[in-house]
Amino acid sequence: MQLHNDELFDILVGKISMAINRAFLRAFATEGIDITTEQWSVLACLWKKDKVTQQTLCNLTSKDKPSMTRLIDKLERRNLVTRVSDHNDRRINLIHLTDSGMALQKKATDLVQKIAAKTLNNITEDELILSKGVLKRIMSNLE
Amino acid sequence: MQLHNDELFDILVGKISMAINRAFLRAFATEGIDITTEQWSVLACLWKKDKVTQQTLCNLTSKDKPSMTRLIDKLERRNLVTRVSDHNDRRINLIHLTDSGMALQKKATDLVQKIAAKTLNNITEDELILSKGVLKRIMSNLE
DNA sequence: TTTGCAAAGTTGTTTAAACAACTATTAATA
DNA sequence: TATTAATAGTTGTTTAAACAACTTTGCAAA
Repeated sequence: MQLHNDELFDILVGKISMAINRAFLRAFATEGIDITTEQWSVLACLWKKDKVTQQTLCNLTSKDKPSMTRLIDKLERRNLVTRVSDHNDRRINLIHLTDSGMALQKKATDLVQKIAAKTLNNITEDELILSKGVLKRIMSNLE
Repeated sequence: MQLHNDELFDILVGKISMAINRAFLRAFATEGIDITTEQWSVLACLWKKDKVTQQTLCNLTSKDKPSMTRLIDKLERRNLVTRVSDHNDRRINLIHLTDSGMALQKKATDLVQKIAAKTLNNITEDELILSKGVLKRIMSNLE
């Protein structure tokens, strides 16, 4: 298939994700939630399943290990998570949510749902499913 | 609309654009084309329409002015473009492609088409059109 | 005219991402 | 068992992005 114009391409190259990123940063800031989008993406994993390795978080968020190390450094400094070394395998850090980390969940999740609702407002379920399938195929074609 | 799972979201938050970006960097490198994806995005604009202002390039690529200044610094150092100040309005730099800049067009464009073809390989025209529409609506919802 | 405002670019600073090189620990294999 | 390979995580370095503050030039209204 030949690309007839560059619109889709432009979008994929980063415009959408940058726009979403900006929207999130702004929304978090105005709601007094003092975390970045990347920090949120890690917390969101932990809210679903706590006490996982850094490598697991790398896989879930598609970030590399150095990035994850530094992200968790920041979350630890903000007292939202702690590193707990595993007894059986001392190479491993299990990342635990702190009470403050857990306390953020509802407020942040509600806000994210609100933004998602606004973003997807005029898009039907069918369109969403189809687009999701297309994006997944694009992803796997790139690997 | 409620987000039932996070897949679409994960993708939009940056995975796809990062994967595409990596694919391009790798492909450019292996073909001996020594430019980054961002540099390519500016050159692609100029190949379509040469001698435009930096601000125009900002709008076309959704980058801010400082980023564009530095991008053009790099392209100028690589001798791919030159800044030519406008006679009528001395605030303006018109960005001109050099001969080397023009010479890159065919090789780079062919390569990009090749990657695009691979990426969109198993996606139909209809699916692509629909997805593009969805992404455009998402973009405008975010503004 | 002049005062002020808007537009085009630049510079400085902080923060994130990519990539390579490294340490420590565990698993595999010869 | 001894050696090697693989895994988990960290550190260092280079490069890009975001945001604010600034300079220069042009435009418009008082």
